[in-house]
Amino acid sequence: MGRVSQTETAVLGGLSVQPMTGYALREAIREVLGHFWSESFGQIYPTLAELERAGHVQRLGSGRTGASTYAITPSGTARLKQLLAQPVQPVPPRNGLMLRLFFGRQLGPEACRSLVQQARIEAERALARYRTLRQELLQEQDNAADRPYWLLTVSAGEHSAQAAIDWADEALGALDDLERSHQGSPPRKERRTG
Amino acid sequence: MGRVSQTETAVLGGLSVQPMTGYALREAIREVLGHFWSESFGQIYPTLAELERAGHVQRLGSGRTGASTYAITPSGTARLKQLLAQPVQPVPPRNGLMLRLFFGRQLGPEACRSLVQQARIEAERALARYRTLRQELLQEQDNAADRPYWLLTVSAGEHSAQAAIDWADEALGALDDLERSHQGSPPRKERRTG
DNA sequence: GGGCACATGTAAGCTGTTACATGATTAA
DNA sequence: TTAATCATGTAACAGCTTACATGTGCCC
Repeated sequence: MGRVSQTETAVLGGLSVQPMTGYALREAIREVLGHFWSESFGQIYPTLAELERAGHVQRLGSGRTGASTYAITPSGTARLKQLLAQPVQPVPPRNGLMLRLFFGRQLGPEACRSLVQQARIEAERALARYRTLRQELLQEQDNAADRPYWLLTVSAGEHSAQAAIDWADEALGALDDLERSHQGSPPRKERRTG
Repeated sequence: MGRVSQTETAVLGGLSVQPMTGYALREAIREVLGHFWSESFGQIYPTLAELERAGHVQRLGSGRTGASTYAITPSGTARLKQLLAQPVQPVPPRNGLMLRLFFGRQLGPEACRSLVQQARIEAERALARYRTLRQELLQEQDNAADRPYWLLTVSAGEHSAQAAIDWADEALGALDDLERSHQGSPPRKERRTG
């Protein structure tokens, strides 16, 4: 089974928007889907070759040198629809920040604080990126058919980033309380045994 | 380099809370960290063996049969602190739902709608789970030192789940508009070219 | 003529899942 | 005695990243 998993979907999907080289495909995924998806060259090129063999994509005239632009074929579009209709396979979660905070007792409140602070900064950055992206999408003229779907994902990013910011602020407050109770007089009950 | 990545952190972290068998370790991770972290037996058992060889954990008297309970040693605690202090290594994102929605044009508004609906149901379920977890944590008596950190992660889950619900409602509205503009008279500006 | 962006492709290797093999204890 | 749960461990292999090898075209 040459099933190259979801990479096939991402590649066909990208080419369903417009013909591209493998390189451009990766750039496009990074720029527009970067917070939701990622592909490396090591996945993209073999997948393109496989798709070409299967007749799902087709090599257009080379741009300048060896650079070949791929376009999706009708059978590729059919395949894409098939792939998209398949159930979402959940990825086992691996959230390093939460793992560290969960065992934060070993790390102490100060270190946790800086972890949360860092997360907040990243969420702000992500939110700004989504806002820019939204503006860009609204200004482009030739994406009317795709646009509503793209905006759906941008909106998901905005909600998620905003939630991360709100959580971070709350968490920083909680950690402040903890720190204060560590050094000064504890605000309430605090017992250590063992 | 026998670096077994973050599994080592998760295992040592779990044992830092209380001694457990490998099986119980996995159950605990599933129940409490399930939305943020996951470990399979195929990772846990080899990691436990490695940690024992290194003296970071120690096998306590077997429970009934071959079941051996592991406890963290002082050197294990030191190792854990070291691991936790290391920078969070970001996992390349792979969000199957967003991938599908981004190429939603191929899928059509109805199919997207049911994807979002499903996501909403899962977010509701997650939110309910976090609420329960919070209550359970607050009712337990012997976790005073860990509790504030655990609540941080629960709170992150709540924020994130609530954001997913809010987004889903918004997205369902947008998809309704799309569907309406597909069949009946478009509610507002909507142009199709090509 | 040097550096950068564009471009392709392969190989090594890690991380982690799944499936399988095995068996004890407990409750119905 | 049968099924479910608790429990351990291994082997196969999927999926993906990283690094490397290689080369072109453009701009300063």
